[in-house]
Amino acid sequence: VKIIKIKDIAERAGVSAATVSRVLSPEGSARVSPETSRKVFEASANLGYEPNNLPAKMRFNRSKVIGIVVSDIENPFFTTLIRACESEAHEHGYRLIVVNTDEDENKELIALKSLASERVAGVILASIGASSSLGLVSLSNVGIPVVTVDNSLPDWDVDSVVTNNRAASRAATEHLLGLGHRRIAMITGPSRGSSIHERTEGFLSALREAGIGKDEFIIAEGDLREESGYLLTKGLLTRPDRPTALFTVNNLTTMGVLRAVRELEVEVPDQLSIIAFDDIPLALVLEPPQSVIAQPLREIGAYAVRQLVSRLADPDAPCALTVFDSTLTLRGSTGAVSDSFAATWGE
Amino acid sequence: VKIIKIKDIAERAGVSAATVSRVLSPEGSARVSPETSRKVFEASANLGYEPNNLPAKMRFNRSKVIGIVVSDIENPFFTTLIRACESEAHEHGYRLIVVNTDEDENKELIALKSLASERVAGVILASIGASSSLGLVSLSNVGIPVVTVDNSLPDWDVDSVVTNNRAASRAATEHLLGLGHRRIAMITGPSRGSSIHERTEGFLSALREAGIGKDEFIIAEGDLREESGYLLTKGLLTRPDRPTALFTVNNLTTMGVLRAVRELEVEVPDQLSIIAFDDIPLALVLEPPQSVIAQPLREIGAYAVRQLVSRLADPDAPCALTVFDSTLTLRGSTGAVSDSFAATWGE
DNA sequence: CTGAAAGCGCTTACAG
DNA sequence: CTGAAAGCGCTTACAG
Repeated sequence: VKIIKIKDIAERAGVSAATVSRVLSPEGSARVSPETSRKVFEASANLGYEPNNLPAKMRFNRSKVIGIVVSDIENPFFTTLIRACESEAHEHGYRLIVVNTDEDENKELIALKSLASERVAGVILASIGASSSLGLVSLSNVGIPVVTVDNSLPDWDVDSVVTNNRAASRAATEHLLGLGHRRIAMITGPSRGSSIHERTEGFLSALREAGIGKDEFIIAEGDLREESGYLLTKGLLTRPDRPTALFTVNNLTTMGVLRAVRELEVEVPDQLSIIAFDDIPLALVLEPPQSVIAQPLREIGAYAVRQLVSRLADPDAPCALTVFDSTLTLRGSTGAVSDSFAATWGE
Repeated sequence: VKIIKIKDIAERAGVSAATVSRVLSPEGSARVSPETSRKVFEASANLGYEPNNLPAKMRFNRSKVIGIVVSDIENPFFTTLIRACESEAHEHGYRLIVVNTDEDENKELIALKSLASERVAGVILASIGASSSLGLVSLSNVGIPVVTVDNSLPDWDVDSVVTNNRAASRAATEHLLGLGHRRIAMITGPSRGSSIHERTEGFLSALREAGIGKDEFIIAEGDLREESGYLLTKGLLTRPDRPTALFTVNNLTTMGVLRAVRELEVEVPDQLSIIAFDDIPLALVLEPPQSVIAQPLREIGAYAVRQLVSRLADPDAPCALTVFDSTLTLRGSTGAVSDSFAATWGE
């Protein structure tokens, strides 16, 4: 294939390359005679010209592309976020490209370094891994601003958009306590970022205030994935001092929990109350519908993009930490603790 | 921020830019003395150099980036596909960038033109919209190969990876017929691409062979989204001649169907059998577990990437259409037609 | 309104 | 083993 260049159009139209460039520039045929414009457009269409971004990008070191880095493209949490970001980016004239790190440190570093070497306009970072800091250095070396979502990064000079994890976890835990539960288990995960850590803290502080002792509640740490929720639940529900209520730290964990609960034929909420952080697909179709703490993902994504756009406009503004509120959405998977359950269950 | 260039490193290390480039090139410090290499690496690290891809990309018109275009990033079908592609691309040394068109014609055109103007190595197209053809012209103008997945594009010079939609639909329909159902409804969608069309055809041909008349079955055409599945199901299940079995054409439609069925408190499979094209999240947790036709998405994605890589290696090979088989996975949402149901239901 | 020329930051034959 | 120079394909001051 012969790829058509501006020079080819210039020859065909009998004008200079500069003129072709002017005609084809997005600002429209500024300062070019209508007749010349016409000839250029015609030649361009006839030859099948396709503009090449690269040279301009190189000269001006600025492209209208925002990169978003997620750790698991299959996770509905991230896809909802991506969609919100994409839509807002489109409004502002930016394209969004998504990079999946698959929870792989190495891929995350490659992703961030590539975005740096590609000189994108900005990055939304929704994945905090062990190699994030190295990648952040790369981005900062070339002056690309970063907005983190989901987790804040206090030691770094970046903007962050998060939710009030601690308060939401407290509220969910207090809801369980209010129903009479005392033996409550939380399935949590590694606190690599701030958000998981805060959720666990919210849980613990609610229990502490209610005077629940360390030997009464259970903290089970998984890896935030479906399988880990499944396995930990199997373990929790088959131990003699099984909990009467479960608090799950994220959506994939919840999905695994539900699979285990179904397999063990545990009745929800009669034998077990479940409250989950993050909404899940088909929550309303489940029996019973799953109660959740729902984060306002669309707003978070849209806000993160706006934050990035402002940052681009004013690189020297102080860093912002924006906190949204989550909503406790009760749908039926939690209920009063049942005395008979403790006696009958497990036989 | 002062962005460090090769020239800066050269000055600091007391060598030429060419030498710096040689040291920093991925091939390793070929033909450079160890001492010089050391000095260059040191200067590079001290100054915080971040390589710039753009010039090389421009000169050689070839980047190690594959773009994948999907119409709905929130759809688990696409995210599973993306993950498979990403993983295979990584194996071959390519990065994958995802572009979401949000089922918007305009965004699809922008997406394809941008990938063209960015000169990516190849494109995997999982979204067939009204403006696909214009975008395909752009890609072809600059010699970027395209592999379509999910739909074939017989009129275009592209490779395609699809599944045997017709046969799978036939098998699902025959399964329902075998259970005694005759009044079967299919909720289908617009046949913009080949796959939806073929699924509908498979359904129809099975019915035809079974001697089911045109006045017995029902075809309801939605738009493949959750809400349309929901609304159409509400309509179908409240009409006097309601079907005893439902065949849904894709995953989002199924999710809407299930929501409607739950709301109407219809018993599955006693009052209604449901078989779905595409697997859905939490299928095993539903009551009853949802029976589906599962496409081998991981294999399809991996194969599509391999196809693209071969195409890049041999641009003149004839176009290939690769067909994978889907699997009918029965889990409990279909059952024998119940005579009592017809009498009692609806009162 | 139009053209000639410089420049974006690399890489790589071409010399030495 | 190393350097000077050309070139990738545009855009945009600078002249005219």
